[in-house]
Parts: sequence; structure tokens; C-alpha cells
Amino acid sequence: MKKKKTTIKDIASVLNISAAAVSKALHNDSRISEKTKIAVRQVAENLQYQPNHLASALRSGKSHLVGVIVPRTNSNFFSSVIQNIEEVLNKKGYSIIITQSNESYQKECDSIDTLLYTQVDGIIASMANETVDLSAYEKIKSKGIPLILFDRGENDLNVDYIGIDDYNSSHLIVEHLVENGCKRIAHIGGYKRTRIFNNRIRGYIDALKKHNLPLDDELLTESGLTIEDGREKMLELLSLDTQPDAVYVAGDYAALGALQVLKEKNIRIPEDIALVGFGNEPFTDMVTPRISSVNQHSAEIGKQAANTFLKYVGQDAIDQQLNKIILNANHLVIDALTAIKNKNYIEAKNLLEKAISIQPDMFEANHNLAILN
Amino acid sequence: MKKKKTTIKDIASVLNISAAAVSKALHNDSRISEKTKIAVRQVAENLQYQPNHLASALRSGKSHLVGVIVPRTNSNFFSSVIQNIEEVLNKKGYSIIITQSNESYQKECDSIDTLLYTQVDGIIASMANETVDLSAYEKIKSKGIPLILFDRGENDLNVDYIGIDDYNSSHLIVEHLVENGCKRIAHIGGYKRTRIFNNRIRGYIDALKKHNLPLDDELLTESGLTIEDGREKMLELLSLDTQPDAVYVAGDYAALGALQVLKEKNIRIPEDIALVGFGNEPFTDMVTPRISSVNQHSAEIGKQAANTFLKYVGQDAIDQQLNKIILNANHLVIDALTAIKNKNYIEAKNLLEKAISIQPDMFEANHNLAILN
DNA sequence: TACATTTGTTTAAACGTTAAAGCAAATATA
DNA sequence: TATATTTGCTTTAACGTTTAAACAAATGTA
Repeated sequence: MKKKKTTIKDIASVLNISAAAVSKALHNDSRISEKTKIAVRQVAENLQYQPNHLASALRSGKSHLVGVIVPRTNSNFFSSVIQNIEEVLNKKGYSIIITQSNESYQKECDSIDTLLYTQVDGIIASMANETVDLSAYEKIKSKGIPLILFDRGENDLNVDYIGIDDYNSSHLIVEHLVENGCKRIAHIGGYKRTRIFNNRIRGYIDALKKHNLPLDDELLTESGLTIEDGREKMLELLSLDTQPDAVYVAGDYAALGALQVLKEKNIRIPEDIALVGFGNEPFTDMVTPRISSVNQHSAEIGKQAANTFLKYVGQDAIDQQLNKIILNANHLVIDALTAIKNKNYIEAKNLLEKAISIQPDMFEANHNLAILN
Repeated sequence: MKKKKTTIKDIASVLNISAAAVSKALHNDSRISEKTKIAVRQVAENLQYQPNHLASALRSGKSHLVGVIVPRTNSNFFSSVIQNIEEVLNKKGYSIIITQSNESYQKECDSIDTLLYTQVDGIIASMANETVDLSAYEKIKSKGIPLILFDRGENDLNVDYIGIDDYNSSHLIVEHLVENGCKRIAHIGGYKRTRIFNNRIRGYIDALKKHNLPLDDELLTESGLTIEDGREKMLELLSLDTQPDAVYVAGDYAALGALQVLKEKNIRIPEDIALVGFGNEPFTDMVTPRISSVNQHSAEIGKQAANTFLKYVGQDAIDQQLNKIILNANHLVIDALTAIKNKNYIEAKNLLEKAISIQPDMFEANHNLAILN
């Protein structure tokens, strides 16, 4: 049977006081006597009172809900980001509403409408591959709701962005392959229209240039980076007149497809061809041989995204600017070294602590740069 | 700058009509003239009107939000269930709020409170391993909110449940191993206190009994089924005086751990020891050799769960009963065969169609029972 | 004693929407 | 022509909460 819910009025009438007094008692208002507070709490308990979020949110103008838009949840990267966003926000009394765009622009627009309709206090999003029209995101901004982008962002929106340094990571990977003697390095990349994939491609190209290696068009491909794409592109690379001696793949799933092909052809990894992926998928450690892969710092991205949102809470005139948090602590370490040189040890300590908090695995044995199998 | 939001009152004052008329126009009420509707829609567009869900939900008593509680989202099983719940519910105008319990009873209680506070119209949940105290779930029922459980359920709650037939699936796995000549079959199981794992254990034991195989206590273990648990239990099994010739693991992650150990020891799979998992994790297909694994029908579970919720929508006196939807269509096929014997072809056709809808892959070549490598 | 302050409460309005009831004008029915 | 019905709107109240303002009683200050 559908019971009608207890409201503060019910509590008020039991105690013969006003609803306002009950509301204040429940919020521990200093102007309510301890005696009344205890009585109210007791009656609330007895009647199984459950505050009505809709009413309080409507009245106060704060829903304490934050929308999260991701391309999908069943990738380890996104689910880890989400988990960390939730952890940080729950502590501050916020709940999150998760929506998946499935890489579809239409679905993304629908999600944004739903979230705005639900009166979320903010939106944290990673854009679909497809998305080029930014009007839906502009709509969020125009409502004065904080928008925080991560991983897949867009400079033109002029909002906060949290991600890793794709260009630099890509550059480092290629340099490391070069240092290990690779001379013909291929890149199975994502679509250039997505900024992060473009940056990885630029990092790849610039690193090749730096080491005077030929930039061969055949060695650079774009795709959706699915397992199947990885297989296909790897087969294409193997059919070239001169095969590559290293393949750097911009996504873990595609790297897995590439690995499958290499194993089927009995090509030794990394002796014949070295293979490197990019992402946070745990299966890269499960397959044999393991795929080396760049860590995307999902946990840290999630935490930073949540904290960036919290920064805006309580501000009534928000004025967002392009503000990139790039999770690469190298510059902090360099600053710390300078500080040490200048005998400014306290400063150095602070910088290093910050670096470790941003990139905890930076100082672990088996870090980012140990990328060869 | 934080813009103040447009409301129906703003539209009303522009057109010099009442707010109620605007509300009706936007809901396409038959008592509003076409002329007015067009004007209202036009002004709404111009003023970038966004309906306020909080207000309409408060007024109508329906939030059009459904809470989903899962132990975690970064398993393929749960994320696939969620995706399908969302797909079905979005079509009917519902959004979902996802919360993760991380297998913690405390977190689960918090989630339930948050969802009730948010005035969700229903809750779809899979219980944490830890959970034995059902009072938090009883609370949901006592509020008259439909509660639907999937995968990890509990009979005592007397609510709808959607899952696979763990007992029977387990039984079939063991029988199949027996048919393939295995004589000493071990089971790395989950904790017996979780009903589904208990059922898998029962299925295992009964199948052994049926085939007069010895039930050896050493061969049956319980754990949390993490990768590490799988490694540990596998090592224990290998250290036995007489090793098993087959290991059936109640979860895919633990199966992966077991596989790693077997590979490290150069034990051939399935020649020396056969290995079978249980779940929906895609990595079982990615590792070499592939791990055979029982399909948990995540997509179908998600759809059924959503549809079960929708069944209650609009009912104002809900009276939930224990109502199990077990996604195993075998009995339907048997009924269909009987119907064909009785020349009742229409009945047979209906039964088979239902069976296919419940378990689409049942009639595919490479179905559940092809579990050996 | 007279006034100021503090304490503990009430009253009233508001958040944005919807639903019921009411009502005048237009149209239909006899 | 008189009456019933339909059309197209308005008025009013309500959903459950919070908050500003008001106010009486108790306590403090001079």
C-alpha cells in the first residue's frame, strides 16, 4: 500500500509547534531550544520522516545534484573517473547523475537537456568523439551552471579542463622507443578532430622530427580505436613493403586488436615489433605479453574535476575561463630542483609534495616511462 | 554571470496570459487554442525557457528519477546492465541516478537514504556482498516505492527479482566437465552467505553427487573472488596431494587469477586442467588461452529490470510480491516441445518466441554449454 | 524601574509548477 | 429565441520546504 509521506507539518502538529520551527530544529538552528530539537528529532524518527529533496531544492535553488556525462561507463578509465568524482562530491553532500553519450552527439544533447531540466548544480563532462557543434555546451554556460570538462575537452568553450598532457606523453613514448633502438615507428591514432588524439599525433610527429626519423604517411593512421580498428590497421602495417619495428597505439582496445594480429602471425613482441598502448584498461596487464601503456591518471582526473566544481559552489556570479589542469608534474619537479639550488628547501618540499599528489606513480619504480615490454 | 532562469510566468507576462495557460499550452492541452500554443512555444524558445523539474516533480509527486544501486560500475556485467536499464527507461521519460556501494553495507545504506531523499520513483539494486541486514531495503518498501533486485537478491524481501538460474547453470557446467572426462572437479566459489554464490555451490555439489563423484572438502573454497583470491586458491589447489583435473571458478576475475597461476606453472589448459569462469567480462575472450565462461545475460537482465519497474508506474497502491524472473528459457523450450506433440502449434510458437526473447543466444551456435577450451 | 538585548518561536511569503474549479464568450441544439 | 454545450482562458490553491520579518517573553544592563 502506498503510504503518504510524513512531512515537517506532521511533526509540527504532533508537537504543537510551527513547521518553520521543525525545519530549523532539523537544521540545528541556534535559535531553537535544545529541548525542542530533541523532541523534533524523536518525533521525526518515530514517524520515519524523510526530508523531501524536491521541496528544499526548489526553495533553496540548490539541487545538490551534479551531472556527469561520459562517452561510456564500461571502460575502466571512465568508471574510475566517475568513482572518484562521486567519492569527493558525496563527502560534500552532492549526488551525481551519470549519463552515457555512447559517442553520439544526439544522445549527448539529450543528456544535457535532461540534466538541465533536473536542475543540476553543475556538469562534469567528457565529450563524444562525434561532437563538433558546441551549442549544447554553450547552453550550459549560458544558464550560469559550472561546466567542467575532462579528457575530451575543447578550448573554444573557455571552461575548466582536466586532462593529461597528451602531446608530451606521446612525445615521451616515441622518444623512449627511439632510445630503445626503434627506427621505424608507426602510430595507430584516433581521429584528428578530437583534440586529445590530435595532440598525440602532434607529439608523435614532433618526436620523430626531433630525432631525424622519416615521417612516413603510411605509418600514421586514424580510426575509432576499437579492437577491430586495431586489428585492421595492424594488418595494413604488416602488409607494407617495409614493416615498422614499433607500433604506438593511441588507445588500449585498439592496442589489444593489434596484439592479437601480431600473435596470430607469430611476430615476437617486442623483439620483432614493439607495441605500446595508451589508456587505463586493466587488461593490458592481463594479456601475454603485457601491453605497455601510458597511465591516464583516471583517479586523479576524477578528484580534480570534482574539486574544480566545488570551487564554484556558493559563488553566485560564476565567470568561467579556460583553465587547464594538466596532470603532468614534471614542471613542478624542475621548479623544485631550482628551489633546491637556491637553498629554498621549504619551497622545494611543497613543490614535490604537490607533484606527488598530482602524479603519485611518477616516483614509483615501474612508472610511465618503463613502456617497453 | 548567473542569469536568473526564465519561468512560465515570464512567458505568461510577455503574452499577457496566465501561467496556467502557458503550462497547459506546453503540455499540449486540448483546451488551449492552437494560436496560443504556437505563441507560447515561440516565446519559450526566444527566452530559452527550461522547465524546472524540481517544481513539476514536487507538484505532481513524480520525480521521473529511478535510483540504481550496484556494487561497482567498472565491471562489464554491471555497466552493461546499467546501460540497458537506462536505454529502456529514457524512452519512457525517466532518468537514472547511479550509485556504487563498493560492496560496503554502510555505503549501501547511505545510497538508499540519498535516493529516498531525492524522491526517486523507484529503485533497482544489486546487493553488496556484505549485506545481511535488510532493514535499509525494508525502508524502501515501507515508503511504497517499487524495489527491483537483480543478480544479488534476497528472497526474504519479497520483491521482484531478475537473475539467471545460478543453481542450474552451475549444475550444467559441472555436468559438461564430467561429460568431457573430468573426474576431480574443484570449485573456487564466492561466499556462501551471498545467495547466488550459495546456489552455484549447491549446483556444483548436486552435480557431483548425481555423477557419483567424490565431494572433497579440499576442492571447495570460498573467497571474495578477486584476481588475487583466484591466484591464492589456485595455488592451494595445486599444492594438494592429488590435483584437480578441472577448476570451475564462480567469477571471471578470480578465473583470471587462476589462469595466471596455471600459465606461470606451465600447466596446459584444458589438457592438464580445464578452467571455467562465470560472468560477463570481455577479458575472458582476450587472454590466451581464452577462459570459457558462463554468460550472465547482462543486457537482458537490465531490460527486464527496467520493464519490471515500469509495470508499477501509475499504480497508486503497489503491493510487491516475491516474483522471480529467472533468465533461463529451458523450461519454455520443453513446454514448446510438449505443445508440438499435442499439435498446439500456436502455443509452441509463442513459447519459443518468448524463450528467444529471454535468452537470445540460446539458439546460437556457440552458446552457454560450449564451455571447454 | 526603564530600556536594550537575547531567546525561542510564529507568520507569511516564496520557489515554479500543476490541477481543480470557475467563468465568460462562442457555438450548438431544440 | 432560449437553453445547453463547448471552447479558451483565469483564479486559486497546493506540493514541502526555507527564510525573512515580526514578535512576545525572558534576561541583561544602567
